[in-house]
Order: sequence, then C-alpha cells, then structure tokens
Amino acid sequence: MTAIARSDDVRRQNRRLVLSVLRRSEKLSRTEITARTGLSPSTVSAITSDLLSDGILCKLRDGDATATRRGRPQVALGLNPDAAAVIAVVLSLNALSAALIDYAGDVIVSEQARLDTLAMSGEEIVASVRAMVGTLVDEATYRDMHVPRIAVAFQGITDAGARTLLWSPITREIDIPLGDALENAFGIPVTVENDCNMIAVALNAKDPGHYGDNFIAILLSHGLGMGMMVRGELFIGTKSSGGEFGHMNHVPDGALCRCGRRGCIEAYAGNYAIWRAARALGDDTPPAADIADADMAALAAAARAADGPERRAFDAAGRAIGFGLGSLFAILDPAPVAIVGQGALAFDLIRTPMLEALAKTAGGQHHSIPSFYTDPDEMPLIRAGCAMRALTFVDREIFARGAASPAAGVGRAVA
Amino acid sequence: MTAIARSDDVRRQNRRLVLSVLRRSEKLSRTEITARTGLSPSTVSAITSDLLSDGILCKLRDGDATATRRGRPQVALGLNPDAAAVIAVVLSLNALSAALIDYAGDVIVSEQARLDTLAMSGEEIVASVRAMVGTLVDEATYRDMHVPRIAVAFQGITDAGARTLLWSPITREIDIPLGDALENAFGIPVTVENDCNMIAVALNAKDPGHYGDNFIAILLSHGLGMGMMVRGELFIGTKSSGGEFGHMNHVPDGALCRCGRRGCIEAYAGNYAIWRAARALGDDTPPAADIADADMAALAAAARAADGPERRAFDAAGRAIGFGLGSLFAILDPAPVAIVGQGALAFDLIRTPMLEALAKTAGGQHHSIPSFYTDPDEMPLIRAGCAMRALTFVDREIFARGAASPAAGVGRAVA
DNA sequence: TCTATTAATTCGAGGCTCGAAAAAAATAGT
DNA sequence: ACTATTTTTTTCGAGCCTCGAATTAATAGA
Repeated sequence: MTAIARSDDVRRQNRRLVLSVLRRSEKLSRTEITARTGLSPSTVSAITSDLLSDGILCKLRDGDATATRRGRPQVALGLNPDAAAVIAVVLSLNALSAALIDYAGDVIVSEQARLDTLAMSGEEIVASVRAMVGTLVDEATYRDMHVPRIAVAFQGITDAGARTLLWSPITREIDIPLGDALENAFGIPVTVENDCNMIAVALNAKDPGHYGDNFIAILLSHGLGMGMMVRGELFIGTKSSGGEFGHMNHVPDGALCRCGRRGCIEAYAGNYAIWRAARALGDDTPPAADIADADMAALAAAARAADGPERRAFDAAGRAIGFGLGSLFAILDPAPVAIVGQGALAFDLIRTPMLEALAKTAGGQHHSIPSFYTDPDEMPLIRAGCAMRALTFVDREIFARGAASPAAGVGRAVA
Repeated sequence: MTAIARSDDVRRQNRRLVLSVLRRSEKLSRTEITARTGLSPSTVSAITSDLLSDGILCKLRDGDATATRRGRPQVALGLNPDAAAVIAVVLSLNALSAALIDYAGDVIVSEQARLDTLAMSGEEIVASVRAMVGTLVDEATYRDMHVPRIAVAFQGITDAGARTLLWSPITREIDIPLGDALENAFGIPVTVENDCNMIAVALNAKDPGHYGDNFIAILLSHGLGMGMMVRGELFIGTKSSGGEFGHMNHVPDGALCRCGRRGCIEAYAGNYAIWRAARALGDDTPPAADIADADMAALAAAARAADGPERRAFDAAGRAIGFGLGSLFAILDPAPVAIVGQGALAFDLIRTPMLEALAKTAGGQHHSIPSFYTDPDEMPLIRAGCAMRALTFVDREIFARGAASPAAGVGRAVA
C-alpha cells in the first residue's frame, strides 16, 4: 500500500525491528542487536536506551560464558517481564482456559474451567469468559501489571475486525460479540482469533526452520481447521479469519457435513465422518456430537489390524484431504503442511491415500511434493500462539511507538 | 515484515505516493496532490520540484475552467510522457503482440504477429518475442526514449521470480526462460506475468469502484484462468504466479482435463469441455485443440433455444464454476467476481447453475452472495494490465528513489 | 600498573516532514 | 490604472531520525 510516511515512522519501524529480534531470542547484547538488525551501533544505542528508560527492556545480569572474553563485556538486554502482561483465552468445546502472561512470554497464572458450551446461550458463554478474564485482570492489578491486550482463540469464524465470533461448532448461537463485551468490561483492546491461525503462529515462533514464511497447519479433530502463513504473513481472507479448508467442496452433493451442507472435506475427514464410515452408517447420518479419543484410537487400531470398513474410512479421509490440498495448492502453490491434533495419531493410515489423491491433482504437477509434519497435541500450540499473537501486538502497536508515555502503568522503570 | 528503515526511505515512500496519485488521475495541481496524499504543501512542493527537475513530471498548460477563479491559478502537473517508455508483450495461443508505451500510459507503436505456438520450440518462441521486442527497442532508441522495463503476459504459470514461463497451454515446451533471454538481449529488466493477473490489474486500474481491494477475475475461454486482488495486493502464491482456479478439483477422478489430470474445474467449464459434453463425446475424449468462437456461439444459441445436451453442458460448466468458487470462498471469503473472456457471452446460461452450486457450498453460508460482472473481451484488458504493471514498477522501484540520476536517458528535463 | 581489545556512547553531518510566514500570480473593485 | 483580495506555491527554521567517526568505558592479559 502507498501510505504517507513521516520522519518518526522511521524510529517506530526500527523500534519494532529491535523488539522483534529480542522477542525471537530472549537475551541479546547491543552488539548482537546491531548485527541482527543491520542498524548502526549508534542507532541501536539510542533505541535501546529509550526502551530501557521506558521500562520495556531490562538489563540481564548473567555470569555466562561472556566472562571469558577480552574487552569490555557485553551487557545482555531482554524484554522486561514487568513491562506489561497479556491475557490469552482459549475457548473450546466444553472447556475454557485462560492465562496471564508476562511481557517476556512466561505464564504467571492460568485458569481452567469445564463448561457445557453447546447447552449455553451466547450470553452465558460471554459471561463465563468475562468472569475468568476478570479473575486474571484482578490478579494483574494485584501484581501492579498493566494489561494492554487480550486475545481469545476459538474454533470457528470471526468477522473482519476480529471482534465477533460469527460462527463456531462449539455453540449453536451465532454472532457473539465477544470482543466488544470484554472490551467494555475491562477497557482493554481485544482480538478474537481462529484457533488454527494461532496454531500457525505458534509453529512459526517455535520452529521457523520447518514452519517459516510459507506453510499450512491443518487441525484434524472432530472437525477440520486450517491456519496458513503465506509470504511471512498469517493468511486471513478478504473479510473474516478465512481458511475454512474443511468446508472446501470435495464431492458435489456428497456426504452430509456438520455445517449442514454436503460434500465438504470435513464430511469425509472429520472424526465424526471417519466414525460413521467405519460403522457403515451411511453418508446421510447426522454427525455424532463428539467422539472420545479412545474410540478413535480403537478405530485406528482396527484399521491397522485388517482391511475392512475402518481402513476404508481412513482411506476416504486421506483422499478427501489429499484432493483438498491439491485444490489449495492449485491456488497457493505447495507449501509444507503440519498435521496437528488428535487425528495426527492416525496419520500413518491417512498418509498414503492422501499422497495418492494429491498426485492426481494439479497441485502436484509443476512442483515437488511438500513435506509433512505431525503433532498430535494442539492445545499447547493454541495457547502459545494466542499469547504470542497478543504479545507481538503489544510489541508492534504499543511499545513501538515511543510517544504517549507508554511507560504509564509499567512496573519499574530501569533508569 | 520488519525491515530496517532509513531516513531517506521516508522520501522514497512519499515520492511513490505522489506518483501513484498522479498515475490515477493524469493531471493534478500541487494543491490537489496535497489534498489527496495528506502531505503538507511544503513537502509536496519539495517532491514535485525534484520530480520536475528529474524530468519525471511536466507542467501541463491548459486553458481549462481554471481561469474563472480568483487567486493564483493552479498549475497542472502530469506524468511526463517522455520520462521513460515500457514494452508490454502479450503472448497467446497462435498470436504475439507487443506495444511501446510512454510513461503517461499512451501507446506509441504496437506490433502484432500470428505464430503457430503449438508447433514451435521454446527457442523459436523466445526468438519471435525477442525479434518483436527488438523492433520496439529500436523504435524507442530512434525516439531517444529510455526503456527501463518490459512485461510479458501469457496464459500459464511462472516461477517465483516472474522470470520463467514454467508451463503454458500455448506450447508443449516447459521452463522457457523468457525473462532471462530478453534481459540478456536488451539489458532491460523483465517480468513474466500470468495473463489473468494482468486482467485483474487492468480492472482495478480501470474501475476501482467495482474492482477494488478484493475481487476475483475469472477468464473463461478454451481453458480457465484466474487473477485476484486480496487486501489491495495482486494475489500471488507462495512460489509461482498462483491462482490456478481451473485446476482445482471439482470431481475426484472425473472428466479428463487438458492438463492430463482428471476432474479439474476446467474439464467441465473450459470451451473444450462444454463442446465435448454438448456433443455427447464422453468425459474421456481428449480435449480438442481449439474451438472457434462461432462454434461456441452456436452451442450457446442451441442451449438457449431448447433443453438438450447443449444446455446440460452449460449447466455442468456453471456447476463446476459454482462449486469451485465455493471452495475458493471457503478459503478467501467471498468477493466480487468478474467473468471475462469469450465465455462471458454465455454467462446467461452459466449463471443460474453456478449460483445454485455456490449456494450448496460453505462459501455462501456465512456471507452474502457476491456481485458478478462480465466482460467478453479479454485482450484489451491483458494489454492494459501488462502496461500498467510495467509502469507502476517504474513508478515504485525506479522513479521513487531519487538518487542514482534517474534522469539519465530521459527526453527533456523541464527546468 | 599498563596495554590491548572489545563494547557502548557521543557528536556532528545530512535527510526528511511540518507549520508559519513570505512570495507569486491571478481577479475584483474603485 | 491601481489597489485590495484571494488562492497557490515556495521558503525557512524547528524538530525528528540515521549514520560514521571519534570518544569513553570496561575488562583480560602481560
């Protein structure tokens, strides 16, 4: 975009740069920051001294391997844990969890609750979230920490401004104004995020070697979810959180999907779809509400043991995912794929039919087949991604702009 | 992305801004530039006087309605046609065309040639393009115009750097290094672009009201093509030119596609697919080489006249496009769609089955159905988009950076 | 204690934008 | 014909910012 640029935008941008290298590597001397950013030593000196007096950075005294060198020792700088705190909330089927996280990224306190989301009204869900967040806000107040951001992750679709839960399989209600509700209650800016997008953020932060500027994270559980990084940016559609991979069409007028339509990929590859196919219940059978992990594991074991309806069910799931990836790759080009969630435990069953289907599509035509990685445990990733999302917002949008006394409310300012 | 920012990046960015508002509206006074950019009058004065002495802008004397006002009259500034020229090349099935275009966007000379691309080797194609471009380069030299950029549009896929024609239906050869060949021959930077992306660029430039920050352009002809603007940027995949809408999967293991795979959308909605379905030739019939526009028009007339195989063929095409758009919308969210090319003449036949199919997908679920616009003539759009692409490159990457004497080779510098 | 070595800061040069004031170039009124 | 008015454009100084070079700081080894 062509936007106007002012003199001080330069400083803002370079503060961002410094904060982003520090967020990636926890502890860095000014010399190392100079090397990693490409800024001149004088500029790094100016920026870090600003950030130190704003209380955003702190000096870390460490008797490390530094002492063995000759000249003036480097002083390690790091993100000041007390500079701020964020609250990361994960709302999932029948469960709610939230954590207060300091600016360095460490969890201070976390809360969990079980709740019957399907039976609750939108207002009840909002009230539950508000109550749990309230506890954490109180905790932050007690510890004298400023909370400039809250991020909420859930399975489903948000609006363009990441403020409203438009639709989610965890509730029958639509258009729940979660962002506005929390913002009104606590006066803290809130974003509402798709869980798979947060998985992508977490993978990118954790392992940029495998999950770098371009990759796709697919969550296999009761339904399907997807988060993508495209050219270094979290991919969001033109309007909402986008990325409804599970509801791309696989078979026109095909199997009944949880969304009410027919032939979606999820209607073949979601747990409920594998279950009903393995039990030979027919494509029109309404999706089961939830299927225990142990039952899915038993299905997988049966599929591994002998050829039969179970194996064919996993075959169909693999085919659906393979054709879907093929269509996705036709638009976006192939990229590494992370298979996350409980379904990754059956990836051995899914892999071959998936690759066979993928090879039948144009996605495999002009390019090499991408790598696949699996990780069965999605909740830690969602939590970590959600926290990271909130923290990088603070880095970029709050602490990067020097003016307007960002130190207000900051714990102690290191002078 | 977090990149380093220097002091003079500010000026570069603001020069871009000034050039971009001038490119949009041909003739603007400094006061109007001030209003449209948001820059201060002093900054606009400084930037425009630089651009004038660089020969990039020129003063336009016009005895317009300006004379009726009271104070000092505004002096209209415009892009100096003589500041540079670009060459836009369109390579299509059996035809090659190219034009020399001045910096203000007007065609100076254009060349056309018919060539049997399917029968030619990659080297022969490169030689033909090189010869035609050579003529235009000579013309530019004769007119003492500097040519800082060449853009080539074709139907098919390019590599990440937009330098190589990886695959195209107009030739059997793959990996044709068109960009490097031209760059070596003339020493001018070249990009190789997908034709539908250029259609999107042209629509966006021509009518930003309808085709703004988010829209999809679909070309219906022998095959299918797509170009998209997403969040104000031309959408390109992670690696190549991306956007192979026609090769998303519609029916697993379905009809034979020109690409050799089965079940692609194109295998139902391309001209050859409609033709073979209307003639009841069966899904396995290899695609016809080319089908005359008149024959397609006759098919459409037959379909309009009576229910029969022709109408069912157009129905199937509409369904394929509808399901494909549904899958696309699942990932990107719904956006306005422009249907371009000869197939748009049969849009009345395609529209209803397309909308019915779209309504069966998740793409229509949480959002309103987007608008559709049609335009049967694609070649002028491809040419205009290609020229615009080259010109905005010059605006942004060459003339925006003040240093390195950009005026070298410029016709006359208006002092 | 002195010296070599590495880290971090300071200072002046040179860019940039902006606001206020000044200059420029017309028309309207007497 | 001449002045006042109005509108556009330029000029000038203040205030940011980055950078390179010189300077100061802090340590290990001799």
